[in-house]
This record gives sequence, structure tokens and C-alpha cells, in this order.
Amino acid sequence: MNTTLNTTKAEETRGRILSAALELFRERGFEQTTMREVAREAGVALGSAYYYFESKETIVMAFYHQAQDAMIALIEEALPKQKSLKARLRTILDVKFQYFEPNRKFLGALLGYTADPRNPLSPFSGETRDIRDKDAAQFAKAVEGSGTKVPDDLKQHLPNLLWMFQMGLILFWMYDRSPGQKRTAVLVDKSLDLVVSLIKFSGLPLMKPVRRTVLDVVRAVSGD
Amino acid sequence: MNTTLNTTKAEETRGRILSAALELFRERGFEQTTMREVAREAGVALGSAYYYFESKETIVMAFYHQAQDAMIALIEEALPKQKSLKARLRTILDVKFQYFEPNRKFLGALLGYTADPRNPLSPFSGETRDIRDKDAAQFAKAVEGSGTKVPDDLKQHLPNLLWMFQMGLILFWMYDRSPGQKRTAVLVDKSLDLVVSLIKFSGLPLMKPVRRTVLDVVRAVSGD
DNA sequence: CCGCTTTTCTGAACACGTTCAGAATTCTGT
DNA sequence: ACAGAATTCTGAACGTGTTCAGAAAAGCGG
Repeated sequence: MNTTLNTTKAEETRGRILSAALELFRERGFEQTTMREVAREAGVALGSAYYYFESKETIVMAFYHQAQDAMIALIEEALPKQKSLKARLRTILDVKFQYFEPNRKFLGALLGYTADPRNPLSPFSGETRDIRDKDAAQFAKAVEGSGTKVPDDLKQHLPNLLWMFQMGLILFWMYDRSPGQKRTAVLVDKSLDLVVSLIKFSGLPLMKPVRRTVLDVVRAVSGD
Repeated sequence: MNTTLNTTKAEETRGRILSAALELFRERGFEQTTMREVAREAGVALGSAYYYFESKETIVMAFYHQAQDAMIALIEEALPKQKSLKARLRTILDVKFQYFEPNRKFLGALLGYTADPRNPLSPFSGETRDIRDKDAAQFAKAVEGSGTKVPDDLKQHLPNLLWMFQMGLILFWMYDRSPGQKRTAVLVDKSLDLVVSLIKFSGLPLMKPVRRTVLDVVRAVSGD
């Protein structure tokens, strides 16, 4: 009928279910939304939702991927405009928070899944590994482009450390109930200072033993 | 009949339900255990389980309290035998890991709840605040008794920081699949060194600004 | 256009945690 | 010992996410 690209009928149905679900998730959160509502809103039977999405969680995975693609594009556009390390890291964080803002309620409901790496929805799960790696790559770029000297032994782990740092901030933001999440804004500023100082100090000869110990810990955590 | 203390019939029933539940939780984990099984194993109807415990989660809360009482006793017995800060901190951690060992599977299933402070079972929830405070108090004792000098501004927050450190280790232990959780053992050792060094270094005059920044972050996290 | 296979879709049915109206039992005051 | 109140206990019923046997529609070779 209209000039759809590869949108066969099936993909159109899948899309209807996905957007119905995400809209309901945003409106009333993840747990409060039932699969029966999703199906009704999408104009299909309950079973159809499960024909296209293995589970309620799988719908969230689809959101993750959609969100990451969009945010990577935004970051790649904004990053070259900043030179200093702090500004570049902040750019990434700003994009995330801005993009996540309309989904606060929905994402908040997912908090419960974050800590268990066996849960597919956890940012530490095998299922989200792709997303995690691409995310860390953004941080690698942010550091490289800033001209900051990073000791060799640290360089390998820094992107993952920054990713962890980001996760901590997002977690904090998710349950920051201060108006406009002002406390998160403060924390981002203070902790960015700290992180940037740590990275810069880490190069001092005096810091070699400290760095060694920290990296020992990092290696222990990430599997020898 | 027998010389029960304050064990009225009701408390006996409550106890039967609790131990049936914990045994099943240990055997096959939290999620796999159904309330119907718990009731059957305890020899009561399904409704009775809900008469004594508001929810499946409430049973876990009962376990938390039981566990903490037992562990505090163990720690208070073992702590005076150690003088150095590292040894004293390790004492606490050893007691925890040893006590938790038989409950690994069960606790592992609770991982999913840890990150959401709105979930009663989360170690960050309002419901678990009591437990958290008592736990932090143990760390305060461990530091005090070691004769380690701690700067005044840090002293106030150190117990909570150590508690966070402990939570990180327990989290890591919970999904450490290496045989005998050897990786956790390594991590405990390495990270204890790091933490003890940090505490000792923190007193140096040079460290004042770093300490200030760190404490700014801590204050931002814990609510201004 | 017809028979067939494959894809898409359906809604009844299942097990779960939880609720609740009321039955059974125990307690209490006289 | 008894009536009435309080406590303890019961199991049917509800709404949930998910499964599944099979119906309906679309695609395809002739």
C-alpha cells in the first residue's frame, strides 16, 4: 500500500506490539503493565505477543538495543565538539540521561533486575554483553580523543571501569527522588572531578604500586 | 507437653513454616520453591503460611534477622583475638562467608532483589535499615579496636563505606562459580590490602583534597 | 485456480503468589 | 460449664506470565 521498506505484515505486527508495550511501560511502569493489556492495545490476541516476543523481558531487550543505537549516534555527533576529558565524559553521560529521562518510571521498574547477572535484563548478563562492549568502546573513544596520558597497564581496563562508573551513576539517578534529579546532577559533577583526577594522578611514578593493587582487584573481578 | 519456653502453639506453627521454607529455599533456591510446597512440608494449609508470613519475601526477612543475630555473636567472640586492622576486617568477612556458605544457592536467588531499594529484600531498602546499621556498627568496632588513626571527617562515613565494600564482596561471592569460590578468596585478599592502604594513606596531609572530594561524593550519595 | 506447506494468530489452560470469607479451635470472663 | 470473643486455620478463587494445540491466513509449485 504505502512505501514501506522491508516492513512485511509480520514486521508491522511486531512493531505494533513493541510500541504498545513501550508506551504502556512508560505510562505505568514495567510490572504494572500486563501482557494482556499489551496485546489488547496492539490489537492482537495474547498468544501473538508471545509469538513475536519470547517473554515480557524480551520486549525490554528490544528497547535496550533501540536505545543504544540512538544514543551512539547522538554521542558520535556531540563528542568531537569537546576537547577536555571531563567535558567528553560528561557529553556521554548527558546523552544518556537525556535519552533515558522519558523512560525513568519504566527503567526504574527494571532496577530490580540489575544486580543478578543471570537475569537477561541485567546489564551484567551474557545477553547484554554486546550492549556493554559497545558502550565501553564509547568511553575508550572519549579518553583517546582527549589526549590524556594513560599508563599502559591501566589503558586496557579503563573503558570498563568508566562503564562501571556510568552504571553507578545511572543506578543512582534511577532512584534519585529529588526534584529534577538535582542530587544526581551534583553527584555527576563531583564524581567526574574525582574520576578525572584519579586518571590524571594515576600516571605519576609514585602511583605505580597503588595502580598495581587496583588492577589486581580489577583482574580478580573480571576473571583473572 | 515438653518444656517449651515461650513456644505457644502458634509460635511452634510459625517455626515449622519458617524452617520448612528455609530448608526448601536452601535445597532448590528461592524462586523454585512454591508456597504450596512450603505449606505442605510444614503440614499446614496454604492460607496458614500467609497467616504467619505476609509474603514469601517476609520469610526471607526472618532469615536475615536470624542470620544477623547469629553472626554478630560469632564476630564479637572472634574480634578481640585480632589486633591489626586487616585481620580484624578479615575476621568479619570470614564469619559472613562461613555462615552464608550453606545458603549460597538460596542467597544467590535473591541477587535479583539487591539493586532495587524499593524492594524490601534489598540490602538498601528501608526494611533492612536496622540490619544495615547494626552491620556498619561492627565495622566501626573493627576499626576502633585496631588503633588505626582515622581523620575526623572520614571517621563518620568509614563504617558505611566498609559496609558497602562488604556488600560488593558478598555480591561477587554470590556469583563466583570458581571451585570453592577461590576467586572470591583472591579478591578478598587483594581488596583488603587496598582498603587498608587507603585508610592508612588517607591520614597523610597530602591527601586532604582527595579525601574532601571522595567525601563530597559520599555525601551526595547518602543524601546531602 | 488448487492442494500443500509455512507463517501467523488464537484463546483456553497451567502454575504461581496472594487474598479472603468463613470454618475450626482456643481463650476468657462469669 | 458455658457463651461469646479472639485466634488460628482452611481452601476456593483471582490475576499474573507463559504454554500449546490447533485454527486462520499467506505463500507457493503445478
